[in-house]
Amino acid sequence: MSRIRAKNEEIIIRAASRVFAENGYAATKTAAIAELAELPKPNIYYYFGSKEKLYRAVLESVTEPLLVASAPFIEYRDPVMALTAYIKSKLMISKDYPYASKVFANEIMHGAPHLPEDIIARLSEQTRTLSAKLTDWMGQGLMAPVDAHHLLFAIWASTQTYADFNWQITMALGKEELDDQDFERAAQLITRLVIGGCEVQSLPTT
Amino acid sequence: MSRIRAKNEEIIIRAASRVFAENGYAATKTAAIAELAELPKPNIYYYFGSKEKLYRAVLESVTEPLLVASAPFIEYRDPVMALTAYIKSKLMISKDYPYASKVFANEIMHGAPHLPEDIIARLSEQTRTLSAKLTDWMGQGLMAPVDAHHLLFAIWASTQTYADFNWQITMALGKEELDDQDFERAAQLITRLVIGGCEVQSLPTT
DNA sequence: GTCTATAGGCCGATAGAC
DNA sequence: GTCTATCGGCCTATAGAC
Repeated sequence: MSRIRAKNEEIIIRAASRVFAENGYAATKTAAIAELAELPKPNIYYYFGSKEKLYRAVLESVTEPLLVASAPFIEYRDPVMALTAYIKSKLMISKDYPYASKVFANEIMHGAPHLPEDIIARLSEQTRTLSAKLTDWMGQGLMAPVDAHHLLFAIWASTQTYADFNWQITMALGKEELDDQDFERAAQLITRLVIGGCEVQSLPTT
Repeated sequence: MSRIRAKNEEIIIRAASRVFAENGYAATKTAAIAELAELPKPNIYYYFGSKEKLYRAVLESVTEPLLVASAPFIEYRDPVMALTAYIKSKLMISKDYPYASKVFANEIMHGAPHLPEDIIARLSEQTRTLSAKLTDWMGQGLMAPVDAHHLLFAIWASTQTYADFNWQITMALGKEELDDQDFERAAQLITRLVIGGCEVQSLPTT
């Protein structure tokens, strides 16, 4: 693959992520993507073949950051540190990749009709890993015995809402856009709910 | 307005809610709504004038249940009871009005381009009422001094996720659809996070 | 590889018969 | 008030010049 091709593909993907996020799949016109990418419309088709294929490419490019967010959960052994870092990491995804988050949210909300099987498999795998680790901590008495799945749903929802329902949040807070402090406050609150609500304990220093 | 008109309008709104929820505004074809409503397509136009106007009508019809969900918050004086009932009420909305919830979520996610001003005003008003009440409780030492807005965002997100991201939830739980017990478990967990995490107290029995 | 100019299909909307 | 039959515009996709 030529350098120019790689570069143009990236420019198109970037522009497409944003337009798909803002309008949804059906409502986005390839012309709008071309305009934002500052490229002629046929180039989109030259590189990606169809609107549908471009959308799938966006979906895949957008998966990576979302999957990587759970790294802290695996890295830290201490429950308090792991959960605190995980919540922070999920919130940073909402802050730094708002388009990725919205494209994904849209896709999920409509029943994931375009989501490739391998991505679904990776997400399922991740869900299993996370809930197994939570259940493990509960078994060790490091946190109250709550329903691991529902706890995950609550964490996912309350962190992703800062990207997906950004409009509602900024409206309620009466500001144009969220700043670092808002995300800091969100992190503190969500962490408090999880750690406090589930009585999560730190690993005893042996 | 004739009885037949009222009846047909309701049938159309009902069908439209579902189709808009499942596909989003742009992706829904008026023909699909007509088919689900078992009426000829021109009737849609006869009654509502345009796809856009029908969508607005759906949006308004869909608002009512969502706004009513906060009734418990006003009715109960006791913080523990009020929050417990509110969370339950929000979850029941997700269970009983999944289409309403999704249509709304879609609208908000794309920056509320069609949401009428008066609905926005009512939502803002409600946000103010709820956060004022929380702040009041904090002032009385009935709960820990947390950020009221962010607490509301967490409650909204983690209850609405059961309607909006239903696909993800059923996938993670490995079932076809959610039953009463799932919602019961969700209610218990979210209530625990809020009550426990924010150290919410019952009113002392004087 | 790039882009102008155009084809072609789908879908919102309506004319007009009943 | 109801519905069949059709129009017309918009937007995806491509032919073909450079």
